[in-house]
Amino acid sequence: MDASISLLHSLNKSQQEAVSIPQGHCLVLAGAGSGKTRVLTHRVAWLVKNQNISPSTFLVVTFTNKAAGEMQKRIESLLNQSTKFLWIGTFHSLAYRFLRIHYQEAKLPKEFQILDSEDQLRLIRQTLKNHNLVDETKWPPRKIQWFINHHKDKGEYPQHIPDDGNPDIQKMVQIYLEYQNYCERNGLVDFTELLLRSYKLWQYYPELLRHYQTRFTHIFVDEFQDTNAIQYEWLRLLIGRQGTLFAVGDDDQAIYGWRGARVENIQQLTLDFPSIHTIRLEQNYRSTSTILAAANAVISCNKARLGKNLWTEGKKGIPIQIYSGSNEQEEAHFCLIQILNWRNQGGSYADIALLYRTNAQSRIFEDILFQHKIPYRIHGGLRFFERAEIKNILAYLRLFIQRESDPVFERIINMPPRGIGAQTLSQIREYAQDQTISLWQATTQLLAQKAFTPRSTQALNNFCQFIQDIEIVFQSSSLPQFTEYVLKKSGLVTHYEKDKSERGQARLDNLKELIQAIAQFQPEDQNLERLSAFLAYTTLGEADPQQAQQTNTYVQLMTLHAAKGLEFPLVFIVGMEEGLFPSAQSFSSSNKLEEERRLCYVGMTRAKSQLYLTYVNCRRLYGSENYPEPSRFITEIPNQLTQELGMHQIQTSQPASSKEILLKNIQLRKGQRVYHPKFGEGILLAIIGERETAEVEVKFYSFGIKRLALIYAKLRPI
DNA sequence: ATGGTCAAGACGACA
DNA sequence: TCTTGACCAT
Repeated sequence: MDASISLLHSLNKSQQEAVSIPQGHCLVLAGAGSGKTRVLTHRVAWLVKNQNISPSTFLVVTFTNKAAGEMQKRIESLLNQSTKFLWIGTFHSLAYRFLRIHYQEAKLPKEFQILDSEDQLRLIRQTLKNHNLVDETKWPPRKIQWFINHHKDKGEYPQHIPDDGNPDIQKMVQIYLEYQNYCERNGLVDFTELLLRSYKLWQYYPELLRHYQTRFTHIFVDEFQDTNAIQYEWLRLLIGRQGTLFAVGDDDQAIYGWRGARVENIQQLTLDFPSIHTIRLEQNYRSTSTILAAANAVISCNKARLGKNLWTEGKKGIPIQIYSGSNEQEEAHFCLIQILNWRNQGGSYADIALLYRTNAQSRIFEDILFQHKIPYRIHGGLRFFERAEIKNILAYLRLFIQRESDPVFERIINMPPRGIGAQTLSQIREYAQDQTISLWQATTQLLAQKAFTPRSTQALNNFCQFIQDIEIVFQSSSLPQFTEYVLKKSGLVTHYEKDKSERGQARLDNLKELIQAIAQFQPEDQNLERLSAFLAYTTLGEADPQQAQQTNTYVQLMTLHAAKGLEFPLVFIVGMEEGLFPSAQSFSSSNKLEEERRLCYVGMTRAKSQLYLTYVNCRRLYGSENYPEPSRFITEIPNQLTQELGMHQIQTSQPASSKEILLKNIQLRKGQRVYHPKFGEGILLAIIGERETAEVEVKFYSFGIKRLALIYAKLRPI
């Protein structure tokens, strides 16, 4: 009993209520920073310690791998015991786990392979080609990919899509069908299919479902607002009559609508489980009252909300700092200065997060932090296991355990180049198609028929021999040793060594790191089991070696999406510009725009004590210059909560160029005080270009006006 | 069959 | 600006 008291005593009233609620369904509507994860982990611990419930009846679902890891750690320390037996993970990794156990019922080969979105796109391109739909403007593969995933998210296979007579849709359905058939034939499962399959598994095998319903009687779901239709149904099936659900979520933090997530699932819960208890957590423990007020002001511009009133007893803190630079160099430089300041005042680099809307924005910050030797860590972007060199070596390993995998075969048959060209390859493809066999089988059969030119025969023989021969090495060595062997003997190392550039070196380093990652990967009983589990983990994005590294002393760079669930004393949100954030694609509908706003809310509420919002007047995009307006989200923050960084800030930052112009015989310089008949007094920030009319396009900062204006001429110096 | 050059297209976030 | 795929010369 002591234990349970200590579990509760650090919690506030509503938190205690949620943690110690009698058994039954429970929905915790928790605002940002209100201790959502705390409540969930304490609930788990409370059930074990106070109710003597075995953790083996728990299933904990999180939304990202990062969150799963974090959660596991926290539960472990609360329970003071290892939680290896606890089923915890993302929807995708749990689905994978079920499919792996019941691969036969799911009608999958034992060694089915997970397609990441790049693989998927590649496959769709291929399918389009087979249909002679080569015109990528009419048939953008991305659009097809979205079409397929969108339907799968709703649980729809091609045959479920109603035919409304639209020929374009018909065509897409056809492509979808062919893509799906190809996946079926080759044991390929894309991300959405993981969920759909495991859902169908339970639908078709009620006894299997009953088994798991009896086993998992306590289901916990984090970030419930981000569940999609399939995930919701999946949960509903699993919970059944006996199970209890403990869900936490916040409709204001729903940011995965583009992936099919449905906030409505939160309300749906109260309909499907009428006995559910709803508990609200509205006290924020994270941010200063200023930050919280600003975030509340922004989010209150959204119409579609359940509504909640987040409050804090926290200190007022300092105003939100708003900075504008003339270009992204200045923006990055500004952040650098603030980071150094923080450090000089005794802060740690690990306190700092730099958040952006798109991964492409990270580069310049990476550059400048690197130049100034500031330790930083980038999350996301091109993830480790998505790099070409890593995928290549993994493809060898995959082909080794699953000869039948055609995409993998195609990937490495001539990588590194070994004299097998398009001719030979299409010969193999054709034969495989005719005989409805895999490329690997086709190759061996054609080799037996001596169907190739001498040169190809030689190369193919070597290749096939190699894949077969490594079996012996596999038997007699550890997994890392084996990988290293394959790496060398496949010629990949030699191939990358030829690239003397920095990039070649980086690739070799990555490959070394992969060996490390394999070595550190949780050993399981059988070597083959372990290898195949490892390959799955690489695709599911868990166990990223570069992210696993200590993050203690690093400035964290990540997208706003990746920042969900994290908190930092000092947060920068950069690129606060119309078209970038909110993104241009979101202008088309208020739903999308509201999702952007929620994303902004998520970003702002990551900050504990200081928040910087920055934007620029000129941004390079696709290599050409754009002149965006400041983000509407900035203007949605009440003036009294913000502080616009003064002129001296702008002037002390590095000027991009010291261009001067001559306008009707008047000399204008950057940084000069100028007068505009409409906007009044200001400072000239950037000279953008001259127009034929002798008018000059400039940016200037005018006092008293909150935002910068793009002015055409009519400026005069003061 | 290979490796190099060139033009077109990408940049929306994640599993 | 950077990456990718098509095409061309070797």
